[in-house]
Amino acid sequence: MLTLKQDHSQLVVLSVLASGPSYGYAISKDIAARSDGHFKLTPSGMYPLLTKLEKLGLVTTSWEEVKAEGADPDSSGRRRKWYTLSAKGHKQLARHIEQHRQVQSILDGFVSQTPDSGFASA
Amino acid sequence: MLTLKQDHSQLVVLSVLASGPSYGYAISKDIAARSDGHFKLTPSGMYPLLTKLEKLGLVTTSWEEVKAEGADPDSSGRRRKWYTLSAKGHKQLARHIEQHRQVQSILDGFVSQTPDSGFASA
DNA sequence: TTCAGATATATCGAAACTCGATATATCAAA
DNA sequence: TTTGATATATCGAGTTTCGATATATCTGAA
Repeated sequence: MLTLKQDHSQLVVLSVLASGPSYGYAISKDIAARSDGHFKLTPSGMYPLLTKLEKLGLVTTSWEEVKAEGADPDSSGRRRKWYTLSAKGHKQLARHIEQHRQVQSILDGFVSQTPDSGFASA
Repeated sequence: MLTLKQDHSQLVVLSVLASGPSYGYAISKDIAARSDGHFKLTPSGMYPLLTKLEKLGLVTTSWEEVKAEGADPDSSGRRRKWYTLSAKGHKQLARHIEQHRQVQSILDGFVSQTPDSGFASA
């Protein structure tokens, strides 16, 4: 199980939201599912990050009242906060992916020059 | 120009040291050269990291007195601190590389599922 | 000779990040 | 009724970040 750094978390969350609006809990489940359980984004990592994305204008938000079947329409019910990728968020995601590829490519260069990296001796 | 996160910095520095002992300034130049100037590790990132690697036992160190030609043999001269990858460091590097590959592979999975990531629409 | 730029190591400190623990509350099913 | 899943969110001690700063030597050109 790998815990995500915020940089990676941001890429992953934006990436999930690129498929459509979602909310915190669903996003965290989605990440676990899409990574075969290898990545985990816990509440304490998730919510500050979502708040930050909102502040940066990368996502827009709205609340949904989730009522139980046959529940009192006036009761408070469970609240669900939806996050939608903004145009700015889409651009940022594209930049993020591009940068990710760049870092990966350069890092691979280092690793491939590394003795015992698996390229030379495996 | 991309500034390295400590996680990446550690991988890169260990990777450089896998080719042989080196010292802070040379390592930073090496990183810039090997990455075509794309990566930068500044003194404030480099030295705390090297200290940490030493504390963790991943590198061993020794001082060299660099005397100028014809300098007073008793003068202090410039000091150069050499870092050598330890056996533990080699193992850590291998683990680091393996983990890096794992993260990249899973991250790539996310990115490839991302609309407008370049896979679907480029 | 003098001065700028490269070599070389290192800390400071404000801000940001990390992440397990904690808090609160609803819903669904046994 | 009570356990586990759903759902959002903060706290806080510790760690990381990174531009700025400090110190000192060496080299080469004007």
